[in-house]
Amino acid sequence: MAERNSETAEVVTPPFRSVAFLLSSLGYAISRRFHHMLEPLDLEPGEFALLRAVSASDGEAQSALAERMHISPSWMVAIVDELERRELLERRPHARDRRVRNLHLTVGGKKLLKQAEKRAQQFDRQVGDPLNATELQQLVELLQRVEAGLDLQPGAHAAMRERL
Amino acid sequence: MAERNSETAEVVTPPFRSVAFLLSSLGYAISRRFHHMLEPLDLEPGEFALLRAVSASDGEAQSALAERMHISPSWMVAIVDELERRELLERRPHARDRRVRNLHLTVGGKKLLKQAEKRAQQFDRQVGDPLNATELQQLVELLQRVEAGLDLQPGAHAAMRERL
DNA sequence: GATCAATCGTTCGGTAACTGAACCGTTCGG
DNA sequence: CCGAACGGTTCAGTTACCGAACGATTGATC
Repeated sequence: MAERNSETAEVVTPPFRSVAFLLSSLGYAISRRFHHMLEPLDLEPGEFALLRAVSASDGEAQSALAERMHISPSWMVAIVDELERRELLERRPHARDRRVRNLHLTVGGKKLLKQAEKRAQQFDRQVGDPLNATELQQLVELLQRVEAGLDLQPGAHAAMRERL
Repeated sequence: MAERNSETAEVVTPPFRSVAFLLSSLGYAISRRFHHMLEPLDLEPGEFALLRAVSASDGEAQSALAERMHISPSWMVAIVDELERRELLERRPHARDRRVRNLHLTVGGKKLLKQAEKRAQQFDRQVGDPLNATELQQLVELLQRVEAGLDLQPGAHAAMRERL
């Protein structure tokens, strides 16, 4: 039984039409597209997040930033290395503590960040495009309640907190 | 400037409160939790998906299944290897074509699948818990429209189609 | 002022979850 | 019967990280 099923039968695993599945799948797709959106600027999503974080509090120490972004110090080193190599930000020695490096955006970094933010906004509008303003607001509200139900406090991307 | 910001100032990168970000983050968290839900059964989400797929069309060839699930043949081998090792499914030789392996669930595989599906359902209810029935339906509808807007046809998880 | 624990940033080896190219045995079309 | 194509497998490589160990430096304590 079930031997000749190839040409017409349309045997498709009945997909989970569950909220969880939908959210997971859609979230994945969106992350992927977002990544793709940033590619022309040669920025990884994580690098974008870092530029934003540095921009938000210029001159912060590397370690403090790593903690705020919930990424490991060693990974932080790697990202900062790369961004510094491309002269988007720089490590400056702390005046009194020779162990710490303070991070500052360069002019180029600020420029690139602006471009990236513009693209991110466009992307966001594109995602919300199938819905009108009311629906969009409703969606956000519903999502926030689901988020709260999972004890995810809003803030950084879950990928950066949820190392469970 | 911006040197003393550590103790009170609550310097937090203004988070994207965009739909895209919300969906991406929430989707990630949900995937993670789902993964976590399956851990007691010692099943990866991909393995679960495979068991479901095999169950839906028993005796299908490995290659056909790989295509339907949008995973590479070599990765399919790895998953099947593992599941066969644990005697959850078996490869049987095709009657007329000695290249082909047909996949069948074992009794143990069917049992485990049932348990996993039960857990998945529980999980789904948990995710939707903050919303009432009407809201849940509304959420699903909105999500489906966003999904359609991104040209994602519903079906397998986006992780398995979106190798862009 | 000498010692010692802690801290900052870095290096390095490792891991999870895959992919792609190359391969073998088999089958099929001409 | 021969060559192309196919199913399944192997293997080396990639991506995106983490954790342990380390050196330099600091601050706390005697």
